[in-house]
Amino acid sequence: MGRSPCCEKAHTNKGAWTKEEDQRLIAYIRAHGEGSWRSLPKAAGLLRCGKSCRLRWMNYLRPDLKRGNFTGDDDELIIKLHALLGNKWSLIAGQLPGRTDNEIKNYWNTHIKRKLLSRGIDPQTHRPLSGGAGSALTTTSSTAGFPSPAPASRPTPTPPPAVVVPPNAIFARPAPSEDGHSSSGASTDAPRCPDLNLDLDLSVGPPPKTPAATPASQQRRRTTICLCYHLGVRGGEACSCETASSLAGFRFLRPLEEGQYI
DNA sequence: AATGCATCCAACCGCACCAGC
DNA sequence: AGCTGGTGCGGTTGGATGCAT
Repeated sequence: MGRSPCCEKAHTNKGAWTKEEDQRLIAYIRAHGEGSWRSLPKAAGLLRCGKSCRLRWMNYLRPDLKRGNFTGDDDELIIKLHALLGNKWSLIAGQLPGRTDNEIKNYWNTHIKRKLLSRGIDPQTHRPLSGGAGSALTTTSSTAGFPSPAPASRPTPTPPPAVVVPPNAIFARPAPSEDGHSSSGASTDAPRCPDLNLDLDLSVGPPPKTPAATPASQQRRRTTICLCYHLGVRGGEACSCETASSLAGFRFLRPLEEGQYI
């Protein structure tokens, strides 16, 4: 059907941002807040595409961003979350306050992939590489070959992750930095849980049989999970995830007994 | 010191989803 | 119900930088 381009490419700058552009963008967002990205460049006097402005802000200029210095714990958390979620970088980023999906994606591709390969683990499936039996990863998968949480709308050249995320689950975010900035991950207003000392040694079963589980497209925006229950904090004062139960469909993960299916 | 290669990461691109009309 | 605009996401690219020879 041919959509109109997001901006007039003939009159937009591309490539690296200058300090002046950054300052203009920061000043504008401070004054007017985020949003209206399409009209923002003009209003802010920037010769940039709105998408470009959004990306620059989200990935680089936001005041609540940490940069660099991934710790070993961060690595392990990312690995576990990736085993759980697949390439859902925005969801993974939602569990790492101050990190962006782009940063995590880059870090995954440049560091963690290699790390896993050196352990003899397939970075996409989180299973031992062919023939290798040893695995340092503790993620347990009770079944093999069940559908990926990745959207079906995109061809996924790689095998599915070993863990299925139920749709409609609420992914509670840990508290970001104290400044209260609303980081703009995919699970924007999800309730918060305390810093997660994640034990994602999840037992998993086949995907839920609920009808809502089928359209992968629906998962794209709404796949959110409360991990608090599994961590033993759900329902406690640290977790307010039940408030999310009023939202469309609330599921939370709980440990399954061996052989038990959702 | 110069060159080539490898790695990293910011930014771009295309697609999908959602809301409003 | 269908169309369109706005937004967000994931994959990919290309320039910058670091390292080895």
